Amino acid sequence: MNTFARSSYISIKDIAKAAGVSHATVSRALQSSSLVKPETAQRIREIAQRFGYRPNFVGRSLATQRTQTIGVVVNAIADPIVAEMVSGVEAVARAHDYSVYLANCHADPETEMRVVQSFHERRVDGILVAASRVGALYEPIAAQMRTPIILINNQHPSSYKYSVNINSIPGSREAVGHLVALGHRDIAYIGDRFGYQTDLDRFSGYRQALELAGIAAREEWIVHGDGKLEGGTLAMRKLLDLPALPSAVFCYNDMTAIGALRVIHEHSLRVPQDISLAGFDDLFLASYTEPPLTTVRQPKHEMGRMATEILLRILAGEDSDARTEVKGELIVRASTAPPRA
Amino acid sequence: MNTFARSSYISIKDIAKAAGVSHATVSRALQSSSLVKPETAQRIREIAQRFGYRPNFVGRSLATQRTQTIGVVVNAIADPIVAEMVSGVEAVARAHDYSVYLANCHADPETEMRVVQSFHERRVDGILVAASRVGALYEPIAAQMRTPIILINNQHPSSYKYSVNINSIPGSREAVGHLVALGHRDIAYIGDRFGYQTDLDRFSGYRQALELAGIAAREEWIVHGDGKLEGGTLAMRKLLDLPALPSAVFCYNDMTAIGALRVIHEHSLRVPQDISLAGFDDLFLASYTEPPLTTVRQPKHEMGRMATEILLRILAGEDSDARTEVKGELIVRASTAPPRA
DNA sequence: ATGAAAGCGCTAACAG
DNA sequence: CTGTTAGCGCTTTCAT
Repeated sequence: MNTFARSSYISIKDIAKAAGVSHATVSRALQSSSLVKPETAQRIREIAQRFGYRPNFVGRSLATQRTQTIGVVVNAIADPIVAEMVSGVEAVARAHDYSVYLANCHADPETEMRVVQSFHERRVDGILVAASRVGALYEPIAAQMRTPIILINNQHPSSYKYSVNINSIPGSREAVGHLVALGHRDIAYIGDRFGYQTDLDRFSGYRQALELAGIAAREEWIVHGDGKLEGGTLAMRKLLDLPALPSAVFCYNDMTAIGALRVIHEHSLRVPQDISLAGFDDLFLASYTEPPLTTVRQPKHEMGRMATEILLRILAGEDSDARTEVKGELIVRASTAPPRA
Repeated sequence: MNTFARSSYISIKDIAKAAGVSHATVSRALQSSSLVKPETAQRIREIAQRFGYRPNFVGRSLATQRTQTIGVVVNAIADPIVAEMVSGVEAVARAHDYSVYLANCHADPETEMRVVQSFHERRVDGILVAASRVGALYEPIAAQMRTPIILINNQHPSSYKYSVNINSIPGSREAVGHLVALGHRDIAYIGDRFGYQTDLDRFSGYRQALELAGIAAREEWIVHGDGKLEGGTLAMRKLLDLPALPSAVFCYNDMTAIGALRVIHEHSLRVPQDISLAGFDDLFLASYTEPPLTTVRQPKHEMGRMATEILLRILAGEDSDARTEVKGELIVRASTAPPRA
């Protein structure tokens, strides 16, 4: 046994007794209700203070049917994009006196739904899911739980009522357009795994940019990594094994690009002199690679913030579809340059 | 108004009525208590299933005086070290059916304590604080709240009963010893801000290694950043402005080292040919800098895991001081080499 | 094996 | 302005 055994804490009843009032009056006084005589309220507050009273939110939650809590489910807590988003979520949540539950689902749709269920059992007021693999399938679930669910970067090919997504198409079109403008015509794409929505979008932007420039896409220059550094290295190796090398590579994301960069260096090729390289996301990291990476900035923190604000608005009783879309901003750095003549 | 208005959910009473039993029996059946006839239990579970019953943890928490929740307070969610630790925490928490609250305190001791208070009001079963600025001052607080608090990398110069800390001294001594072994005698140190415990320890390891080698420390080669990349750049600039340059630099952490690396490159100096560089932490990133960084590995994920296990053990009623200490492991990569002759 | 009843800490409707 | 009462959903004696 240790010193943390549960015994009962001081409750409003205790301070009611001490103040010679009913516990209801104490409750009112502590909520600064105008229904209680200022002097009484003051006295009660002093006693509470003296007793070291700390309200019990569990009791309150049971009475009010609200927990002032939101649940956030993510694919990988340590992923820098995710961490930034969560940071945005936490900031606005705390500013509004909400606490946030954080849980990992490892990109597994079943786990994702299990976590959502567990949040519901804890009666969170609302749920945020980043990079959901479930998407619009949540609509009936959310309705049944009577708990709003907001998606951030929905990865399921479905349009969900409440979501904050980055529209990657213009961003990647712009990035590839930038390569074209530099004079590149041999541009490869390293994607994520098949089927994820953002990968499809970024690939689509890539194709649009090529089409716009009247360049035919070449099958062998479209390869796939896994969205992580390792996948980028593997994919880039595949590219470098080809008889005909591209002069530029647009990557699904910065992590992929960093992996590719490494492999390019291993082959004693230089960026951007031999190969231009562009990514997507603008990780903190991207400005500190050698050379700094041209990329498309994804407003991670803001997206977390926005999603939380939408949720709070819904909880406040407003109802409006909120399919918010943000765009990426092209950031040109030193990893892209005109191709060699 | 929207569709998420609260009305009441199905409770054990509803299913009790439907099953023609008391709600106590339902409660028992749902907990698979042996006190209820198997057939009855089965029938109840089926009805619950059919009704789509979801237990309400708020009610349960009020009755059991436990929330199966732990609170985690960190300095910066998006800090890669923090994110890794939280990831370790979440993994073991979830494996034991605990949920985790995550909150940011921005390295401010007052906010840190406010968050701890707010966790207590929500009656979390236990609290984890990473890089606490409050340290042993929690002892009375935790006792009064009757809620265990575990510290991870306590930054307050005090020894706290329950903590998981990295002992940075041997690690940094080894890192600097490695530089000495390579033949360096002119070794600088870029620290964090003054007064943080880990900085003091790492500096101490640096000094010990120099002493061991009979090298006198030089004041002007001891400079301070802020633990972040920017601080590393500023500090390194200061170093490069000196009339006599060190041949090696040991940095408080990897982020500082990455900042330093950048400035060294800006000055057209090469690592490790002109200057050797070592960091601390072994961020994911550290193996992907140019050149890959020699550093001391901090077992971030494990530390989160260990702290949570200690907490769970305390919650299970065991009591034992648990000042766990982990050590860093020197990882030699390409950023360190013998000095030029 | 089951039910009745009390209680966890709080809010809120109602009565005065 | 304040007290009484009921109730939020659940667990847990105590009877039977």
